[in-house]
Amino acid sequence: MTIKDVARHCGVSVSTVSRVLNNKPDVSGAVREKVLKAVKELNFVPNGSARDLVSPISDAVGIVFRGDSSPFYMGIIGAMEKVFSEAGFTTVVENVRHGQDELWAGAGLARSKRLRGLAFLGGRFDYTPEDIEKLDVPFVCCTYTNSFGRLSADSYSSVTIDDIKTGYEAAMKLIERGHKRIAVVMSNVDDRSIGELRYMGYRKALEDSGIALDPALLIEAGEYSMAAVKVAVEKAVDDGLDFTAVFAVSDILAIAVMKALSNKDLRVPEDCSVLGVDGLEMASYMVPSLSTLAQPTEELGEKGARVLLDMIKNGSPGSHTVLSTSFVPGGSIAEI
Amino acid sequence: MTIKDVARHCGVSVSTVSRVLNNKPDVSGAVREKVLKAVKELNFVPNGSARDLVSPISDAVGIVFRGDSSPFYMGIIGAMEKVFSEAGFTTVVENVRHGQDELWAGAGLARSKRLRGLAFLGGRFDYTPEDIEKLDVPFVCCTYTNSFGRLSADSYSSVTIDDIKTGYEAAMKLIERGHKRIAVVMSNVDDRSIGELRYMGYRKALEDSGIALDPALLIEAGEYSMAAVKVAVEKAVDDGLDFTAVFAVSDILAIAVMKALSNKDLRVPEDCSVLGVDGLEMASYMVPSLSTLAQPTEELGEKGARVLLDMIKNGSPGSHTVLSTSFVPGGSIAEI
DNA sequence: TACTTATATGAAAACGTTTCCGAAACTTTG
DNA sequence: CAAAGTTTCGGAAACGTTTTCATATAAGTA
Repeated sequence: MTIKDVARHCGVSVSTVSRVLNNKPDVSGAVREKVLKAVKELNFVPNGSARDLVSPISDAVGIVFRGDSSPFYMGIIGAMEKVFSEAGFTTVVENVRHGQDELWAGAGLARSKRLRGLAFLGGRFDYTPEDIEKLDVPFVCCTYTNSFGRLSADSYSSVTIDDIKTGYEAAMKLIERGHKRIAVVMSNVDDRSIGELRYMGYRKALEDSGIALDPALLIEAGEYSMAAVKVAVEKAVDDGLDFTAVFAVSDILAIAVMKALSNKDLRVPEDCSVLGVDGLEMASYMVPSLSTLAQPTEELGEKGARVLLDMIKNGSPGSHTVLSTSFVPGGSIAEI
Repeated sequence: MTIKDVARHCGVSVSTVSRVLNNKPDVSGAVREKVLKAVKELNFVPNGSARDLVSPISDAVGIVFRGDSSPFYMGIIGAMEKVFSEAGFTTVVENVRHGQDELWAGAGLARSKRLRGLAFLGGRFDYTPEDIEKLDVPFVCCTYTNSFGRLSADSYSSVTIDDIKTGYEAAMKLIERGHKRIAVVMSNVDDRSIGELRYMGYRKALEDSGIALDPALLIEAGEYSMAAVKVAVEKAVDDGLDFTAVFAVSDILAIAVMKALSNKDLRVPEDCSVLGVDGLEMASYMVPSLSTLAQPTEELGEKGARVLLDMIKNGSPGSHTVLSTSFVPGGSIAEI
């Protein structure tokens, strides 16, 4: 079952078998065919570990993401894998569970599998450029807005959307339609999350529009789940919270919001408008269809992968790209 | 940065370093601490390839699934990973693209990574027990109804639901509520798919209830996607197809059906009932909530993983388990 | 004290590949 | 026909670990 068995079976050396296995030159046609036949017969598959061990560099890049595998992450991962595989790289995807240290996990992965590069997906990222430098491997961060405010570091790359701007635009879309009391739904605001940044944008939009901020309109579910959001929104309605629109920081949460409103006999959009962020396929299948600020998922993944490849292959310095969301109007928002 | 560097750095042999790295006995407390400190300092991570190469057996099992990463698959994979990791195994997940040979991919994976076992997830599986035997590795097939009708093979295991029975029960739920003209929605019926089996069950239910089968009520979208289903259902309505209920072979498709009906100004459930299969979390957030035959996702994954572990650790012969779906009533179906 | 037993450590083999280097066996050239 | 070049192949080192075995030291026993 090893390369030696193949070699013995057809009376050649292991070097020769290795050569034909890797399509190297310097082997005659006759021998090549003989070996190939033996490989088929013996049902031989090379041991990947041994292969990786000896070849100085691997052709693998890693993608690590935190939390559950949301459709949004999957979209990005799919786009990245496509680019990587076209460039002849294999991809290893690692899901780091909540509570684990994702950079540490990534470091372990990179070291133990000798990765050529690492991409990180996730909402929150608390490391400094120095931390990333310690990884000593090309690094790109996607779907993340730098929370330590040093986007200029060229030791790593980032491809992101501007979450503050997204929050601003979301609020503006609703304000433009006459809404003044706009609830904001998220898991938590106090954990340096994306939600916090989008809330910042929301507040700026209110300020620019001369609308007073009402902190009571911030609905925190406590955790990032549809169930928690549904409960929180239902409670808000029960408590008599007065609002004409809801801005949910993601489509998944927006869908839960719509359900909660429906449960409370509030019609969307007649009684309350709902706006999400992400642009999931599922959003357009809601009744009414969910209005959303679509993230450029494909573009995030593709650009992220290309930037990483550029660092790997050409040793380019890190670059920082900010992409834009696009408004996808649906039936879930109305003028007031 | 290798184990040798660590050894040299603290003046001990590689064997000693290896021992502390693997929590082996026979090393004094002082040396252990010294090595541990050096490992931290040098930021050393063992080379996984070398490790895998030398240790006779790995502790990894593989999960291969076909198609996109649906929430349903993710649920099963999550449940499996939990069981495997509790048993001290690591999991490698492989997604085989449409058109690839999944058994071949699995074989390659198993061989090259020296997997201890293999789990397959997916709707259709065209291999014979003999094919599986050739893999020469413990094998379990989940979410799959054996299409070659030889469930008794003990060279591999399966944990599945009875798709024919599921189709039967789905139809019965609707028939019980007075429906006689029930449309069936799926991608294709003619590819030995799960859909075909559920359609068989549907026909049996009609027969048992003395309702004539109308082949026109079978709506094939051509491909498994929400977009295709929406188009197909809208076309069916436009063509004047007469039905009072729809049985969609999955929740995702059912959601697309609901959207299509809404686009055609048909109310759910007043004008048309809709029933899905899977029991996705998302289903309960639809408005109205989608009635569904929930698959025992957790159970499928857990049972599948346990059966595989049993084969790996105890050399048990294959076993074949058939689990049941449970009806989750929602607002999408009504009496007629 | 002298002998056995426990404990801690190092040297070296092994895992299955790839690749460098050199040696045949041919082929071309002058 | 000899020298030089080509092609094809095998030997052996190397990759970074784990593990077995032997050995040196420490501890226990009579």
